This record gives sequence, C-alpha cells and structure tokens, in this order.
Amino acid sequence: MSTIRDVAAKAGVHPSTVSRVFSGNAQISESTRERVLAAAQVLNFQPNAIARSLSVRRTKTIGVIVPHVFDGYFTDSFFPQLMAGLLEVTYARGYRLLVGGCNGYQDEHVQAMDILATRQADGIVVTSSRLDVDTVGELQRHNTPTVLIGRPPAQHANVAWVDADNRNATQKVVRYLAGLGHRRIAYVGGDPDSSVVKERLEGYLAGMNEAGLTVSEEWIDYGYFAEDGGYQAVERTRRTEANAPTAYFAANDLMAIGILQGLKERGLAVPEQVSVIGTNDSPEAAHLSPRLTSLQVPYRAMAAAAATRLIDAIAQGQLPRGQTTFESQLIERGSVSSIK
Amino acid sequence: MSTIRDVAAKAGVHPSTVSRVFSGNAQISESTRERVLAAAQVLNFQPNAIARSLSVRRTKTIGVIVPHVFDGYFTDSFFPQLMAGLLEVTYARGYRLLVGGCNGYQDEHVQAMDILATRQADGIVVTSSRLDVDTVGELQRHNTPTVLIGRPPAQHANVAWVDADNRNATQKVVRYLAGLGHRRIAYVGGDPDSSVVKERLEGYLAGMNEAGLTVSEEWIDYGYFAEDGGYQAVERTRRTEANAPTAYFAANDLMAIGILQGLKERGLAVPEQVSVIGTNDSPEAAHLSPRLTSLQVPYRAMAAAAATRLIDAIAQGQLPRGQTTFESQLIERGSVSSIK
DNA sequence: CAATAGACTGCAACCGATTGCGCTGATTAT
DNA sequence: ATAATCAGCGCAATCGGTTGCAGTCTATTG
Repeated sequence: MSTIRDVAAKAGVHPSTVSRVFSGNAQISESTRERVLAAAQVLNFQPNAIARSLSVRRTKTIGVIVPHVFDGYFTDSFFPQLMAGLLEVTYARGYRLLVGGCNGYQDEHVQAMDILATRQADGIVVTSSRLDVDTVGELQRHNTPTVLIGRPPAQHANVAWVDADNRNATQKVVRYLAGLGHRRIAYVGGDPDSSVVKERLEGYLAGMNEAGLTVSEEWIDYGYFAEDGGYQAVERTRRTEANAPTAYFAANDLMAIGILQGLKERGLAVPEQVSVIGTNDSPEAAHLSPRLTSLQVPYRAMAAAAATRLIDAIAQGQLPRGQTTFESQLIERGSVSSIK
Repeated sequence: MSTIRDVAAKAGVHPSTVSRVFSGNAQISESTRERVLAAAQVLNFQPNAIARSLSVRRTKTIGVIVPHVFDGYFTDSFFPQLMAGLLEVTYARGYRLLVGGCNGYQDEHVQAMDILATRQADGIVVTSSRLDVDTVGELQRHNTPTVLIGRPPAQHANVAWVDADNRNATQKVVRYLAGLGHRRIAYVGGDPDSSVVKERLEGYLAGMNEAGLTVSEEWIDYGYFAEDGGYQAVERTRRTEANAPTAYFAANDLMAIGILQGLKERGLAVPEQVSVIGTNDSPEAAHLSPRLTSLQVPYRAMAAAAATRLIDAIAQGQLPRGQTTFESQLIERGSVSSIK
C-alpha cells in the first residue's frame, strides 16, 4: 500500500501538497493537482483513514452497542428497525456504524465507555436505559457525544434523546380498551427494570384511573419480552376466572403471541372473549390469526432522528442537545373487540 | 483526554514504559507497573485505539456492508441472523463490527473496497455475490482478507466462503414434494442475478429431472424477495389452470406469504389444494395459517463461521481460506400435503 | 515602476501510540 | 573475582496523514 509520501515523491511535490489535493479544501493549481492525481493513480494510492483519524481526531464513525446475547433481541423487530434508521442517515452523511456486542446491561455500559474512551467513534447512540446502571451519568461526566433512544432516568435532565410516547400511547390504548367496555385490563411488560416498561406502566395506571377502573395487582405481569413470558403471563393473571382480564396489552408482539397461545390453550376465543394488543407491529402481527392489533412504535424514524442529531452535533463540535418524542400509532386489526 | 506521555511524566518513566504496561506483553517490574497504573488512574487515561491502530496496523474491526436501501432486507430474517452470528464471534474475539450502508450492488462493491483500502477494518465479510459486479475479483486482486457468505462465481475458485447447500437443499425439497405426488411444482426465486437464486434454480431443475418431471417455463418465476412479488408470482404461474402448479417453493418466507395470499384470493385452499414451502424459517412462519413449512437456512451459524474464519486468518497474518457448506433443514409444518 | 495582494507550495511540528536496539545494574555461572 | 546473562527501562524512529506559518512568484494597483 502506498502512502502520501510515495505519491509526493513520484509527483515531485511535498507530501502536504498531496494531502491538500486529497482533502480538497485548499488552493492547488490545476497542473499540480493533475500530476498528483496521476501519480496517485499509478501507485494505486488510497489515503489511510486511520492515520487521518488520528490527525484530525475524527473517525466518521458512530458507535452502537447491541446486547447480542439476548436471542429475542434479533427476533424482535426493534433491532432491524434500529439498524435501518441508523444506516439510512449514517450512510447519507458519510459515516459508518461501529457495532459492538455486549452481554448484559452492565457490559453495555462498559463497551460504550470503551468505544468512546478509546476514540473509536465520534459519538454513540445508546439504546437501553436501565435505572440500575448509570451509563448515562458516566457518559455525561465524560462529556461525550451521546444520544439516547429512550428517555433517561429523571436525574439526567439535559441529555439528548429521542423516545416514543410510551406513557401516553399506553394510556391511549387503555382508554381505547375501556371505551370498548373492558374493565379488567392486563398489562404485560418486558423487563421491569427498563425505563420503557416503567413508563408504559405509568400510562397504564393513568389510563385505568382516568377510566375510573381500579386495578388488581394480578393484572400486572412481566414477560421479559419473550414469547414464553407472555404465555406464562396468562397463567399468572388468570388464577381466579372471576377476576381474570378481558383484555391484554403486551409490551411487544412476541409476548402477545405467547398470550394468544396461552388463551387458546385455555379455550378462550380471541377477540370474542378476550382482546389482545401487542406492541411494535412486527412482521408476523399481520399474519397471526386473529390478526394482531398492535401499537406501532416508529423505531426506524427514532433511530434516524437520533443519528441525525448526533452527527449534526459532532459536525458542529458540540454536544448533542434536544429531546424529541415520537408518536406511536395503534394499528387496528382483528384481535380486539368490545365487551357486550 | 490524557495521553501516554502525560502518564509517563506523572509516573516518572518513559512513554514506552507506559505503553508496555498497557499492552501487557513485556517485562515490567511490579513497582513501576504500579506507579504507572496509579498515574493512569488519576489522569483517567485510556489508550487511544486509533493511534494504536495506526502503529500496529490492526484495527480489531471487521467490516460488513448492508444494502440499507432495500426495505425488505430489514424485514427478512436474514439480516438479524447475520448480525447475530457476526456479533457473537466478534464480541468473543474482542473485535467490533464496522457496518456501512450501500445503495445497491455496485455501491456495495465500492463501499467494501473503500473500507479496506482506507484500512478501516482488518477484513471484511461480503454477503451478496452477483455475477454482474465483480466484487470478489477485485477483493482478491487486492489481497485483502475476505470471506464470503454465499458462493462466488466459478472463476474465483480459491476465495474463502461459507454457504448454504442451496442446490442440494432445493433438490431435496423438490424430491420431497414429488414424493408426495406433486408433478407440477413452481419455483419462485428472488433476484435472478444473485448466485443463491441461480443455485436454487439448478437444484430445482435437478430435482424435477430426478423425479422424471418435465418442467414448464411458466412454473419458474421471480418475486425479488418481496411479498408482493410472491403474490404476483401466483398470477403469472396460473395462467391456465390445467397447467397450474400444485406446489410452490419460494426463496424466502416473505414471498411465500405473498403466494399464500394470492392463493387465498383465488379460493385455493392450502394445503388441501396447493402446497407451499418457504425459505428462512422466519419468525412469522410458525404463526401463519396454515403454519408455513419452511426451509431453514442456518444463517446465524454461517455468519459465525465466516467471522471465525476471518478473524483466525487475520490473527495469523494470512488470507482466509477454506470453504464450508451448511446444511439447511426443512421445518415441516402445515402448508404441505400430498396429492391424492 | 514600486508596492501590495493573493495564489501556491514547502517546512516541520504534530496526532498518540509501538518497538527494535542498546544501556545499566544485578544475578548467576565458572 | 571475572565473565556471561538477563531483567528492566530509555531512546528515537515510525505508523500515515494534517495544518499553521512562512516564503516565492505572479498579477494587480496606484
């Protein structure tokens, strides 16, 4: 591989001139430009991005950590949409994505810090916020370009984030269900330590309250985002049939599928006897029977917005700011009906 | 951010000593090690990975290009499985993944070359091989660590690759269908310019031949991996009902879903009247009705193998070699029945 | 015609690590 | 007691670009 000095020698100029020719932003006479380009051509010269990064202290890369050990992570539609949104804008802006695995929330934090501390990326988007690991706090303390997908714990008021309207959307779902006459509505969340799940729970509680419904502890369960968790949630929520929910809201479609399955095995018809609403509008939702009504969260748009905000900030040499909430949309299909 | 020299100054040693302490592989007395570590501690020193990369000419990163403009790419289960497999091993080996978008096959080639030429990654895994863009050839010409997922065109015999047994698996599927009494079997491929699709077509032809069945041109169609393509494929393959296929094999589940839909609209019952087999065993396959029989291709394992082979080669400072074929497995569900 | 303003390009000091070589002092072998 | 060995560490060159500063040359202005 040839270097800038090889080209300089061949073209009879100083290396700095070659550099200027390739970085574009300098006054170079047409004749020397041509000579340099010709020399580069025959030497098959390509500037070394690593050397450039070292010099300009910019990598044109943004980092993202994915918890590769959670199988469901790749099955759920969140991940593909996240990547799609991220790539859409990184590509358009001439950036690339540095993706690292991690084996849990604690490690996500370690990996994120590592990527930034070692200057492998210009900024990072972090996708999970859990209350037990203060990733956000440390990221802030290090003054490092970060934008979250998902709202941070309250103590970090001025981090940049994009988020879905988890609380409101859930409240709306409950309102919708209550409007159809449902009085016993179950909330099946994912990981109870994640902030999304907490926000949704708040929305659920608010919605129940708004509708004048008292909630029974039995209706609140956690399926940890897995199909089996949804399945078990129906067992746990239906100990006494008199108090059993007539509607379920699940924090993703995988759990909703588990719920559908559990209901079916108990001989309960959906939507005639029990209604079910999932979240994420994953590809399979439209193909289940009954077709699953699902709360569509615009993850792709959120990811794109996050990347845009991050890259804008990096370009201007400052920390990202701003916080945007995206509206979710209920995709009504066939898994919900009213109570007569 | 502090540098190795800051630490050296504070610890009263030479920068090279600090370097040796951090890279681990050198004789350093316990006392100086401690002093250096202490100094690093208070200065919050983290070695700059970019500088290190420049010096050692290794980035601990492997590249992969994803065609982010194809919507279906993110909906299909190939992408998540690819990433899962790649991350699983890159993580374990202390590598990270550099992901770049691209807007088509030609651009995939450009991006791949760019990542390598500019030394942003130590190697690359390329996922598509089309005959009209000679990515593989150029990659080889540049002597750059590459492993393909998918078999390259015949002229590049000694590239490293992992692939599914596309030809054989398809032949087996046809044999299976023929064994059930089907005589008019359709093949609905994806992009006809991709080598996977060509291999599958060969397998299809071989299977038909083996079963002593003559194939009608009308049974071969291309849905370009999209649901709508599958839908249209049934229109095109059923011009004359007398010659209409009694079984469909689709190159992914998305197209199979389209086929299911098209069949339904024509009032054809699956599997009673027509059988359908998809490919990829995507999450929705198990939840369709009828539940879709699908050819499961072990993409995750293939990706993991590709990454392993690549990293092994990089670690030994040589080019990856070796070619492995993975067996696909037919997951039998409810969309196939025999012809009486 | 002298002075001044650009336009080009070279110089050299970085960016932040790594590493072969050599020196010093202590330990072990003879 | 001397020589040989080796652990431990410093020196300085190197990886491949970038960029502020200054010098040269040409063109323009008064």
